[in-house]
Amino acid sequence: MEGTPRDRARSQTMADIVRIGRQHLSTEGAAALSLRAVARDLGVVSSAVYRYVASRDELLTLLVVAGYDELGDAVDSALGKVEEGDFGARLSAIGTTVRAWAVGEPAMYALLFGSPVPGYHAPAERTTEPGTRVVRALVQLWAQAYAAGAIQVPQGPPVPGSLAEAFVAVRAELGLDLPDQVLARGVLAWAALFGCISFEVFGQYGPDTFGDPAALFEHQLRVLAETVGLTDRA
Amino acid sequence: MEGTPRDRARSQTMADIVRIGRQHLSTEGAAALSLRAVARDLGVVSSAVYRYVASRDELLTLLVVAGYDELGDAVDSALGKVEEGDFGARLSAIGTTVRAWAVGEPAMYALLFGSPVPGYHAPAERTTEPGTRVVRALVQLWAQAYAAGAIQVPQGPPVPGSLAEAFVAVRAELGLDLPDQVLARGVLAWAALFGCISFEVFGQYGPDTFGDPAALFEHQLRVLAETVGLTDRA
DNA sequence: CGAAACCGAGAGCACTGCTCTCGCCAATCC
DNA sequence: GGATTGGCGAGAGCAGTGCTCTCGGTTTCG
Repeated sequence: MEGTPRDRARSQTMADIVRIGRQHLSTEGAAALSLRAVARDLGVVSSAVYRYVASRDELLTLLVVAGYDELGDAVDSALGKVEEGDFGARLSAIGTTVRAWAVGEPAMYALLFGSPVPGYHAPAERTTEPGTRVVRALVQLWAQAYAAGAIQVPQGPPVPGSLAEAFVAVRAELGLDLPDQVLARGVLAWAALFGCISFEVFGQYGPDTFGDPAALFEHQLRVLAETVGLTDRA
Repeated sequence: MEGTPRDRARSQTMADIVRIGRQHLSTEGAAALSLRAVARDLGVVSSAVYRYVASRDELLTLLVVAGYDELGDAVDSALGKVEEGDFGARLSAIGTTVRAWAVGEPAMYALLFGSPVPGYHAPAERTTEPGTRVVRALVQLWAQAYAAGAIQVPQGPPVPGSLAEAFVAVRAELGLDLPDQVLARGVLAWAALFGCISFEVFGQYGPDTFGDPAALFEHQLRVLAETVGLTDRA
C-alpha cells in the first residue's frame, strides 16, 4: 500500500513468516514451532529470518496476536448476525463460535488458552487488548441483558469481600453496571465456558464418552446461561 | 525389597530419574524437559539414561503417571478427613485440594490438564486409570449425595438425546444411579472446576484482577455445588 | 554519486534427542 | 571354578534446534 518498495517487500515477508508459522503451528504444535523450518519453507537461510523476527518468542507473540484477532473477529462477526435483544442466542453465538474455532485450530487454541509455553512470556502490552476481546464481549452481553431486565439476579452463596472489592475496579474500568452476584457468576461462566472447550479440545473427556460434543456443549451453554441468571428475553 | 541387588539398583536409578525429572519439570516446564539435563544431574552421560527410559516421551509418561497418582492421593487423603455425610464439605475438599496442588505444582498441572505436549501421546493403558481418579471421586460423591437425598434434581434445559444415550454406558461402567440431569450437570461442574483452576494457574484472569484467588475459587465451588443441585445435607 | 542502511548467505557455538559401538563388571550356567 | 551371558556406563556421532557473527551485495537516501 504505502511506503517504499522496500517497505512493501518487508511487510510482505513478515506476512509470509506469520502465515508459514501458522501452518507449522497447526500441523506440528507450538513447542515444535521451529524458526529454521519456517526459514526453509520461506526458501531462505535461517539467519535471514532474524532480520524480521528477533527471536522465536517474538514469532510466538506474532502468532498469539494473530490468533486472538482471528478469534475476536469470528466472535464479532457471529454476534453481528444475531438479533440485539436475543441475549440467549447471543451467548450461544459467542460460545459456539469460540468452540468451533477451537476445534478447527486446536494448536492455536492451545497456544492462547492452554498451558503457557515454558520460558515464553507474552508481552502484556501487545496481547492483553486482543486477548480480552471475547471476555469483553461476554460482559458486555451481560450488561446489556441486565439493563434490559433479562437477568434475574441469582441469590446463591454470598460474594466474598475480596471479590466485591476487586469488582469496584473492574466496574470502573469497563464502565459496567452489574451487581456483584451477576459479575461473580459471570466470571465463573467465563472460566467454565473455556473449561468445557479445553476439556473437549485437549481430550480430557476421553474418546466418545459423551456422544456428540456439539450437543454436549450446547447443553452446557444453556446451563451456564441459567447460572448467570439469564432469562430468555425479558 | 525384592530381587537381586541389580534389580534394586535398577529401580533405585529409575526412581532417581523420575525424581530429577520432576524437579526439572517444576523449574523449567514440560517442553524444556531434557533427557540430557536429567543425565547430568544424575551424574551420568546421556546415553546411559536410555538404558532405563526408552525415550523422552516415556519419561513424560512416567511423570504423568506420578503426577496423577500424587494428585489422586492428595484428594483421597483430604476426603478421608471429612465427614462422610457432609457432601458440601466433601466437594469443597476435592476442589480446594486440586486447586492447592495445581497452584503448588503448576508445571505438573499443565502437563496433566493443559495443552497436550506436541508429538506426545500418553498411552491410554497406563494413564487412564490414574488419570480418572479425581473425576471418579466426584461422581462417587454425587452418587452418594443423591442416594442420601441431598441432591435436588434440577429442572433446567433438557439433556440432549446423544448425551442421554452416552450416559447409559457411563452408568453401566461406573455402577451409577444418577438421573440424566444430575449427570449432565456433573460433567459441566467437572469441566468448570478445572476451567477455573486452569484460568488461575495459567494466568488467564490477569494479575490481581479478582482479589484473593482462594476466595474466588471458594465461591465458584459453592455455585458449582448449586449447579449440580447439591443441598447442604439432606 | 557516494554514504548509509538493509538484507541474504554462510560459518559457527551450544544445546537437544537418539543410535551405535566399545569395553567393564557382575550374575549366571556348566 | 571357569566360561559365558547380559546389563551398564562412556564416548563418538548424526541430525536437528536457537541464535550470533561476519561477509558481500543491493537498495535507498542525502
